[in-house]
Amino acid sequence: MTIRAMESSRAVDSGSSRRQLTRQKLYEAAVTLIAEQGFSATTVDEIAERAGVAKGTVYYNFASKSVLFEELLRHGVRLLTTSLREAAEKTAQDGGSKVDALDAMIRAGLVFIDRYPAFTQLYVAELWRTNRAWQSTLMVVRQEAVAVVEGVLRDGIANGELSEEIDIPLTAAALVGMVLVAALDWQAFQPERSLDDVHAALSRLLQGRVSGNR
Amino acid sequence: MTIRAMESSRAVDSGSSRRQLTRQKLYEAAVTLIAEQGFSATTVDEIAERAGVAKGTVYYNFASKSVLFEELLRHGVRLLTTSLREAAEKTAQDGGSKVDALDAMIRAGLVFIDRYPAFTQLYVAELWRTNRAWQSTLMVVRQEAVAVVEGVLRDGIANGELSEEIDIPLTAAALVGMVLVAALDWQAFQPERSLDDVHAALSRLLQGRVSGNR
DNA sequence: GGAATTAAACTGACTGGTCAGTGCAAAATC
DNA sequence: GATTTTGCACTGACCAGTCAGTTTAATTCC
Repeated sequence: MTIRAMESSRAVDSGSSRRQLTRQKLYEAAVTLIAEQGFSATTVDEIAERAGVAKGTVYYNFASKSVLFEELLRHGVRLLTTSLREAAEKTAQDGGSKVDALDAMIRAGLVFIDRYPAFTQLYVAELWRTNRAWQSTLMVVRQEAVAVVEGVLRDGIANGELSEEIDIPLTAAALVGMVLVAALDWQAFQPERSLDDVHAALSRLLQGRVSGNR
Repeated sequence: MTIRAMESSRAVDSGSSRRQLTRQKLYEAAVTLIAEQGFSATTVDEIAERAGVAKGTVYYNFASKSVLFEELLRHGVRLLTTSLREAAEKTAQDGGSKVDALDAMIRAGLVFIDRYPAFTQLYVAELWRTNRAWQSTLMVVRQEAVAVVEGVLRDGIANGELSEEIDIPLTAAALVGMVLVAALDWQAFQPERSLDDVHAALSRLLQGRVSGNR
């Protein structure tokens, strides 16, 4: 087992040392507060209080408020890309088509957003800002996620399943956006709908079964 | 004519009284700064400086920083919904189908975002936040925009052009999201692409011409 | 088993700086 | 001469980050 692998496995299982526990509590407190109010409007005192921890502890665990935020971002996006990749690989193993893979990724995206709505909110709110300290972190991390979708599109074109005319990066971005915005709207404005409902609506859009009679 | 009516009519035509000119400069300064940095991270001093105006003038024209921002929001969304509605009505007059209307609205959305990228950035960043002062303003204004899309979908189903199975609110939200995110990605990550390119990619997605051979 | 020792983790009062908003007299503009 | 803008000093609240001291838990030693 490589050192790298050890590190990432430790980072993935939310370790249970005292320190890891505190960090976890801080992540959870920060993610909801920042999703609600934005980064600048959220104070370190608030985060500490919500986490049930003294302010000094925040600074014992993170170099600064923005470092806390950056690590939070990385942590969250790692979860998302992992889950997208798994969804794509699973349908491949089951001998599904590429459209099936896209559909499975849509569902995986919805499940993620359903489980971590605050993180998604915060991510969308920060992604297109310019001139912010964590800008580069966000770009890298966005590219990772979109690349998974682009890969599936590329494979689909290669095997003739998808039209050669589609613009890979633009279509990938549009698909991601479709899922993101539909899911946030679902959460915010019609939370009574089931995940299956939302998935069905997006599937239909993906597969061009919007326009008429069939 | 009531005082209220006078105020709002004056706010609509970007009038050219001395006062209106100052307000316009303040809007422009505020929209870019807030898009870049967020509301809380942007100071009133910065806005005044960028607008080339004294700080006192900001407070002579707006009751507070957040009032300035709210009026900015209303101003911007008014422009967007007007332009969406016009696009939909135009294709209707030209005897176009409902899918044509949707397509025209996609283009209108893209044109708007192309012209006012900072406003769009800022709008997306604030829309799904909870617990903010201008939350209700945003909700109302979002509903206006989505309603235009929903109306076209509803008409399309009524005349048999669109499938009865589609979920109107969810599909409308997904379409708006598709355009929004694709456009922001276009601006941020591949600004060299032309508006026509982006429009073509989204049209294809809308009309289900993604999956191969036909 | 229990006392002593140690390092890691945590605490919270404090500091220095920042910023929204005020006040006002003088100047510019219409 | 009325409205609008300027310039700038000032206030009071708020907040990121610091640090000297305390607690916790694990280890060593008797």
